[in-house]
Amino acid sequence: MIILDSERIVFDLSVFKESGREDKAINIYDIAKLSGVSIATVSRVVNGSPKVSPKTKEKVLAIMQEHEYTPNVFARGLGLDSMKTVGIISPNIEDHYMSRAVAYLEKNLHYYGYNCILGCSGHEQKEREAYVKLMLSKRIDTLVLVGSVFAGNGKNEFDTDYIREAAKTTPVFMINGCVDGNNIYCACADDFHATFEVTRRFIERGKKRILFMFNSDSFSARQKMAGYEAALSAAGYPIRGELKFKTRNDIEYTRDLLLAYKNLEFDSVVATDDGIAIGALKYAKIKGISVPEDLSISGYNDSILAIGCEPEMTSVDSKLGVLCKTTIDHMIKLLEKGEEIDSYISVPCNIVKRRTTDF
Amino acid sequence: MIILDSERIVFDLSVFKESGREDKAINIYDIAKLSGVSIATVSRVVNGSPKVSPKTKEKVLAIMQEHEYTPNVFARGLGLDSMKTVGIISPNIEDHYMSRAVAYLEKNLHYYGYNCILGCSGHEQKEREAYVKLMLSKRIDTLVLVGSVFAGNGKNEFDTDYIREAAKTTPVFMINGCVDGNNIYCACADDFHATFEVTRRFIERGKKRILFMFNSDSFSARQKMAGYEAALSAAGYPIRGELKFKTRNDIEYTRDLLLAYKNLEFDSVVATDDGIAIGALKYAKIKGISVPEDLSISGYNDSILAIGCEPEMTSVDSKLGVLCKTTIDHMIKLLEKGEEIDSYISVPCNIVKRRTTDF
DNA sequence: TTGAAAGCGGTACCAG
DNA sequence: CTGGTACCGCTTTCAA
Repeated sequence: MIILDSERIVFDLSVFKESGREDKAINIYDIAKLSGVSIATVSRVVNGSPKVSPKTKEKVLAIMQEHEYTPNVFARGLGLDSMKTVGIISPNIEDHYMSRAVAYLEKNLHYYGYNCILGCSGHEQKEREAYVKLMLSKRIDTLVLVGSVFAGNGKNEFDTDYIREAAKTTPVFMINGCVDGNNIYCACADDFHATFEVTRRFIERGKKRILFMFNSDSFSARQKMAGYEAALSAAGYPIRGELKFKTRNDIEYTRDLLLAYKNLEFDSVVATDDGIAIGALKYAKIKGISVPEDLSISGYNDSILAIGCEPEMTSVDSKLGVLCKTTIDHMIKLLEKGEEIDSYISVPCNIVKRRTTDF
Repeated sequence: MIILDSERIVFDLSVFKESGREDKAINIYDIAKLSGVSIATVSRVVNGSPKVSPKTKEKVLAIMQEHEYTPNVFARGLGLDSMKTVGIISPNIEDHYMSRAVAYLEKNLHYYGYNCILGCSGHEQKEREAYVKLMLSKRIDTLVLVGSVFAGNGKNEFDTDYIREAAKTTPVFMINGCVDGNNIYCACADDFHATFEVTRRFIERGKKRILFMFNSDSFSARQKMAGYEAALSAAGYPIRGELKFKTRNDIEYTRDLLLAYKNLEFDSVVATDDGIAIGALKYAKIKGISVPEDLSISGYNDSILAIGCEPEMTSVDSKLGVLCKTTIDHMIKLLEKGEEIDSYISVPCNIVKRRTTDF
């Protein structure tokens, strides 16, 4: 069966349909022919242009519905140089914080008619750079970087050059990371004050040796450490290097690391993630230390883990939902209304008190 | 500044570049002109066609690299009717099982050069159907449905018609769900045998009243219940309706539901998800029941929760990684080599023994 | 209010 | 091995 383009045999599509192959989807030319108008008019109807007579509009709409016409997104993308798509990159979506972020982002983007293409970049700088490049080559409308590792480790400024480079082409939004540059927009939880407050409360309750447990040099981790140090200083406490404890966000790894240390004394733990905090909790369990009496522990991100453990974990709710929603709202303002938006937003956190602390 | 297409002023692109706007990306025509060949040849080089002389190839390649040329994906998509994209839909990516699945899928797809567009459909039938339609309209190469809710609740066969409908257009792959139909390919954990085995072990240890706790009527939940029942029957035990306990995959909800029941006696719990199992664990803690001596509990999916709780939870590892990898391998076979592939694969599970059971 | 036609940036077939 | 060119399906000016 041959279909000449000059004489499209439209109704024969049914033949394909019934054969279950549906080789060629119906296109704008078909709709135009069936409606007895030009493709320009069909296009106007599809895009809700006001300059179409109600009568024509109705007719075309009816034909479109009857044939379940869907415009070809590629052709549209080619013409408009956009497919209403945003790229989301996170180091690892298995992490509960990241997956929650992606869930929020997707939900809000979907609401605004965008779809999201997802990338898990891993934790290597090289991989991150490669993934960002890849995303840009997909001609996404916007790039969202989830997780504060994207903001570099604070040591080498050039580590974030690739983000500034990307921003030359495409607006970049960062969730919980801060990078300075044109066309880069950041939304961060106020980790400094949250950690300051947690530490302050420990001090208030008479804790003397507060262990700060962290797992990366990310932007967020640096804010948290600064908050911890500031609270110590405010109380006139010394900042002891041995009480800054680097580990992984892994329960068993953290537990074993603590068990391995012989002469580390501490009466409380400020952790930068729940997994770490629970590692400390497991350590206490094994050593027979009672929580929160002899060891108080505070986690971060208020994940499901904080409720699953025993006793349940006091944790900082970093207001991820707010962060994500705000980000998307700003994105829409920028993309669709061309409005100016803030390049940095800070969202206050909330301490969720449970039973591993006595405040 | 005007650029006429008949006489493109290629080098003037640098003007744009330095102004930081980069209005028009370099295209195949530019590369062709710069290399002194036709666009057909450039296209051949881009696509690694063998019929290009090494000399020409080298020259074109050099120009492409120098100008960081990237083919326009939309134009390519339009011509090939494919953008090497797969759509992934899951009800809720906040769920740890789902996010792990997406992580595995993305990783493998990325390896094969596909990118994935993600959708979180929620738990309503209507939303699922709408989301599937939306995805299809994006002209994805394949659709992946993650989670056994997509396989319907087993009561109404028509609930899965939309999947068969989708499969007429696009191959559909299901992770841990089973739907019969042409062009639909399913990979499932062998939940029947895993649950059979867990139940059998409880029986072997003398448990008499084994509570089966589940949270949905999904395909997977039905397999698990069947395994539970089969094990009871095999041991000559009666199947008691009151020991089939429906809840949510929510720790606190499950805990409170158990606390509310007055006359429910049980000496062991077979749960279809870790969150449920931990709800039972919390219940035991509050009631002062010792685990595993007086109450044995077994979870499912071997999530991070199983390690975070106290005591740590015996859980079924449903081999999600294997499921996902196999699915992608099959997908590639089908898409790129046109090979026939199995429409159903079953992957055996593994029971990870920890301290909430005495087997 | 409508239609004709020029792109958008590739791919792939057909000649040479 | 290479070039010319007809699509792919839609958007958007420009005329009518």
